[in-house]
Amino acid sequence: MEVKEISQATLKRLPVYFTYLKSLSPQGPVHISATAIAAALDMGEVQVRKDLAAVSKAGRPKVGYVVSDLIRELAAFLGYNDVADAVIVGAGKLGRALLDYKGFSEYGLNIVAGFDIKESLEGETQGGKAIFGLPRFGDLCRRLNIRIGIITVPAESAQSVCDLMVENGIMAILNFAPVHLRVPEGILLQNENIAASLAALSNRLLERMNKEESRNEKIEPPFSEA
Amino acid sequence: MEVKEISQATLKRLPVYFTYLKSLSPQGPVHISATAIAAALDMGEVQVRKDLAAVSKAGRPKVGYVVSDLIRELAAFLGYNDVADAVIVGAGKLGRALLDYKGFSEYGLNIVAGFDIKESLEGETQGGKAIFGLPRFGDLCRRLNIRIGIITVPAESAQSVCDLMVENGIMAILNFAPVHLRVPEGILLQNENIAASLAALSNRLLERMNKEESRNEKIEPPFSEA
DNA sequence: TGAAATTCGATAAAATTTTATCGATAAATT
DNA sequence: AATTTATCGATAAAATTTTATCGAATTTCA
Repeated sequence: MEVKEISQATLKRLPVYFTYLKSLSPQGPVHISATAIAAALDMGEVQVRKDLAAVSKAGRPKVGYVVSDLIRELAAFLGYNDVADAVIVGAGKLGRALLDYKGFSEYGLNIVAGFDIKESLEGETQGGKAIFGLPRFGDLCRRLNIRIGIITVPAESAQSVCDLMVENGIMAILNFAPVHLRVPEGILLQNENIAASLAALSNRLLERMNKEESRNEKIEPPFSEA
Repeated sequence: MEVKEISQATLKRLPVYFTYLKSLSPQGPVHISATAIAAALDMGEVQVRKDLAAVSKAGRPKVGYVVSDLIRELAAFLGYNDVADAVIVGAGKLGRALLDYKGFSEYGLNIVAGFDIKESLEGETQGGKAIFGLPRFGDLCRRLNIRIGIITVPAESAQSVCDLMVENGIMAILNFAPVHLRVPEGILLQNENIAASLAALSNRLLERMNKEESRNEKIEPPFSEA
């Protein structure tokens, strides 16, 4: 076995490098160093180098990496080349926004269709993606061999939608509902709680503001005991 | 200083406990143990206990924690009690979905208004949230003392929107555009790349399928050399 | 051609995070 | 009342992740 374990943390950063490298002008320099990437992305250069070592062998001292090669290697490694199909259950505002989002193709993803329990939503989105009633879910997934499901229903119905997905061969689930879903062993689950992310940000902000306040107090006590 | 350092990792898990505890029926048991929470959330019980220790001192052996107390303590710690205002720039589908999303209030967040460069979008969302033209951004943020900004514009304009936010007193930014934004020191930035998240999931799935495939090959080689 | 400047890749050290262990405590049971 | 059981909180060990260090490679410049 010469398969090196690639860390979860690295895996999360690779798409960042990919996006950054893609944003560089094709007219720009052919090479780029880990040092330069690190500077642009506000990271440590050693970390960048280590991360890139996981996907590329082509770094040359003093020169760096060939940008286009790196992009290619990252895309290959991350599976952005072979297209994977996915479906969305929950055609509310978020669901429809994702259905019509164009950016997925950059990452080798193709949202096939949406489903919703509300019959009034059946039809298609502004962008032309089909929305079906939930009864057709199983049939369509099985026929097209869909393996990836996105849940954008309210918390109350998320677990039953999740179960439905699992029953119909979905192997990986991206869940936007703010609940912890129970899945059988072997099913991949990733949670994406937007409200919680935002709250965490707000939280960090508050903390920082408190810290600075108390620091100011220390420097200039209103009525010190001296 | 008796301020214990609270780890970044713990901070990310606290909202999960909060959401789970809130989902429990008020008619249910008064107490809950770290063991039970861990089982429900598929985590290690020691980790749960350690995380909870950061916000609560009230765990009793053999009994556990008082559910309602825990919820209260978590909410207080995470700042869900005092409401923070936020604005969104980019009133496309995602932006409008977030504007109308009801779930933020659970987390002490209030989305005040949306902004967009496209005049045709001015007016209000289905849910009744106002959408203004970008020129009014600075004025409104300063008058209402907004500190949190959400970016849902395309990658190309994200940096300039980010700059605009910083100029007008925004201290924390949640960025949905797939670009790395440069912010001055002291500004909090959190990136949320939905496409990349999904791709990561798809990636893990592929990897697992490959692994299983190769395992099967090992167990039953098509034409072994034996 | 030789010296200086960059940068890589690898290894080692430091920091962080997760997991295990164990005595103490409180309730339930005998 | 004593014993058993479940659970906490703390401490220690293990694992993971980040950061630092350093020799070797490669280009640039004198």
